Amino acid sequence: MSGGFSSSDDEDLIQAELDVRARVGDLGIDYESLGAVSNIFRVANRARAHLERSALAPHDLSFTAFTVLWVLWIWGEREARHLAAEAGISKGTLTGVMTTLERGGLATRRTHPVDRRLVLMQITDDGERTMEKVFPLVNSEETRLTSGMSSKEKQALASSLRSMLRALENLE
Amino acid sequence: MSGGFSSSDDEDLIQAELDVRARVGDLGIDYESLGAVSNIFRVANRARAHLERSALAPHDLSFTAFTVLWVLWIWGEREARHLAAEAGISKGTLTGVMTTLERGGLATRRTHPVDRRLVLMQITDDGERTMEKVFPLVNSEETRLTSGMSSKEKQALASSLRSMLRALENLE
DNA sequence: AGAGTATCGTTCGGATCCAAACGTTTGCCA
DNA sequence: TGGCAAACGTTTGGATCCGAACGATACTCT
Repeated sequence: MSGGFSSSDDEDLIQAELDVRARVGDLGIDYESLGAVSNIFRVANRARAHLERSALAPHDLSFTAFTVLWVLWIWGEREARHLAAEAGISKGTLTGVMTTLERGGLATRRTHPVDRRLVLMQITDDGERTMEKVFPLVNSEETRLTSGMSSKEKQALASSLRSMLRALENLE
Repeated sequence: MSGGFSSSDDEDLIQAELDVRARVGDLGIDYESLGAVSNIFRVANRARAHLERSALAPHDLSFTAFTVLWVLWIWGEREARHLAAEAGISKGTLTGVMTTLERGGLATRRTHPVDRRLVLMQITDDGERTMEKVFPLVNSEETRLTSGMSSKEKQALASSLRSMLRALENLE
């Protein structure tokens, strides 16, 4: 298969851009932004798959379940709506993920003692032990993913990502 | 809710890192890589949701359907396995997405004339017209997402992302 | 106190995700 | 030629996604 945007190879990427220009050259396209944003999706998609395969699946955790557990582990008990927002998922999805985590004994939920609308989510002892095992594995994979970058480059990357998060916040 | 990694605010992010250190300080964590990778997931997740809401949903397209159509639009007819790989999804998922696209009249599939195992996927005229309308909308949102960055910063971002794609390829 | 509004988490319907199993087709080798 | 292995896309079962609807709770105002 001829190259495409999915390649990390510079020549392939240049060819991919030529392909795109050939197709949509007259539509006034911002190729720089296209490349940047689409590659963020690509990296995220692949990195996620890799983390799931290498660190999470052996512990029966999906990426999302891991993210939810992470928030509970670091910041403790949380209302469902806040947990969902922090994990970047809808409340409906959190319901499903929490059901899975509860079934695996890694997290529990209880009704708020004063406001009966609210549900409080909490990590279990088993959940904590799992995070103590899994998180270092995840982090070492994160280190491998950034191994080709200098510290200065990582900082520049972090700055660009923050810029984009700010742009996303200003759109809402 | 107290800050968290989901914030673009520098002070919040520093506080989040302190929270993490307080929790896992003795596990030898690479905080730089943690921040970089987790923020890529965050940006990707939010940007995806934003694109779906602002440009794709009005045309009844999910992000994945858009990605599949994009590949067919730029590079033309493709075997299913290659299309799935380029779109970053499994063959099983592609089957479902193609069913949706076929139902909407935006793409079709046919059996390969020589190798009957293969299925060839193709965009329709309607699909092309939809892409001509939708893609400039998507691209202008991409421009907005990168509006806080200089051209030099975008290039540095692209370089970092390629480095990570290379790292991901070397893991497989 | 009661009605109306707002908020919560869950449910629902439909779509996207995966890996594994499956039925069909192709290629290889004795 | 026939048997076996490999490859393909679809199906399957289970999970994650969404937004909207829903039932329960809390708040506000008359």
